[in-house]
Amino acid sequence: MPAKPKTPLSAPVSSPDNRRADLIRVAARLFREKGFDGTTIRDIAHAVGMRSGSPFYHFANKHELLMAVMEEGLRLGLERTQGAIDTSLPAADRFRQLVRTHYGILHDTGSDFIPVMLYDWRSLPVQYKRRIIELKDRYDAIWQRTLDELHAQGLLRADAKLARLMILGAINFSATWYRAKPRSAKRVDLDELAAQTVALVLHTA
Amino acid sequence: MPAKPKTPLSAPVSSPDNRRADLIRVAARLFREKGFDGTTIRDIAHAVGMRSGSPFYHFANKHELLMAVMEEGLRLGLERTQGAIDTSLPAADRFRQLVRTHYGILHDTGSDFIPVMLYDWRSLPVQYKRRIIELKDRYDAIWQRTLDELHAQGLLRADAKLARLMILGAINFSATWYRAKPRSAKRVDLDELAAQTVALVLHTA
DNA sequence: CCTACCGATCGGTAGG
DNA sequence: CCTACCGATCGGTAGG
Repeated sequence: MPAKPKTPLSAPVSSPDNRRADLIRVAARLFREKGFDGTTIRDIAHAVGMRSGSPFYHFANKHELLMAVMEEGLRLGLERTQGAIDTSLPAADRFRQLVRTHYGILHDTGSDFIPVMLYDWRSLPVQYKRRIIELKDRYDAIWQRTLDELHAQGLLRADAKLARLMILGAINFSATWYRAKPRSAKRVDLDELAAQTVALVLHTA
Repeated sequence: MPAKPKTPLSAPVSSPDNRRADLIRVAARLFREKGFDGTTIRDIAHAVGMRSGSPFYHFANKHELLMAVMEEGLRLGLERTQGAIDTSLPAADRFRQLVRTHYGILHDTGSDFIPVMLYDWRSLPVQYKRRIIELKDRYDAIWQRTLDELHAQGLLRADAKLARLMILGAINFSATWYRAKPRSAKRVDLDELAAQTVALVLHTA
């Protein structure tokens, strides 16, 4: 029997919008840890201090919450990526920025949205997929422009479209093995990881 | 009300071992399609012509079936890989064989075991993980030997251990986007995909 | 957003 | 390996 939430006298700590955002953020963390099917609405509700039925005040059903998580991930990812690349720089430099930013999107604190998209994609009903694919296509297009240039410059030796799938695949897969918060001094940080990724695929002299 | 299975008069079509193997194979396909949590024991049972409770005659619980799927995948993968590499060849050629074989392990008909391991890893209880990790380490070691050589020869420009994680990541991630059975003539086959992967990372003159 | 609840599903079991 | 079943869980809802 949890304490009744106090009615705020002024400056509400939690507006409806905040509560919705709370649910998305907490759902992302739990979905990433235990999977969409492995996480119950009760888990999510209790993690934000609600009772079991209350999330349905904000989301029509569990799948819409999943979609909101993925949508938020792509929205944030697009924003971060567009803010990170300097279009005045050569393609090779922009490539470094793309790679480094994508590692951040996967591994920075609170960045659970994109991993959920990657690993619970098949749990999303088809009718919801359209919207997410549309956003994902925009993200891919940013990468593709730079990769096309690199290919034209001879710095990328594979077909540029396949290169995009393979390079993003290599980075995305780090979600399964990379752990931040280094315990041993040996652990690579994201800067080093990005540099190694660039070194692996870029055919500089 | 399904037909009673007929008792074979001779040459049993389904020995207990066959039925067990049937369950593993069908479970792999369903787990890959719908996920571990999204697949019910009833789904699996019915797909092999059993009633809902019968799989528990072969497996103590659902998780042991999941482990059996992963174990079978690694057993087959190790077998195929060891049969595919020609140790008398230069490292670059063995690398091509490794890459091509791994694509086959992911995408050949009936090869659902390893994708299940990759995408339902977090559904496997910790106590079962040890055994699978042991097999996976053996698989990784085969790759690492060749990658270490390539690195020493200057053909691989990243740290060899990270290169292994990134290259296998790039290939593994194809499980999310590659579809066999080409509809359009444009679709790359696994040979082409392997060639492109090698081209992407190998720094040949 | 809470209380109280429902219907369906699911992993697993007893006994044969 | 089947029949018959159970207990628990879970997504979702009505009414406030």
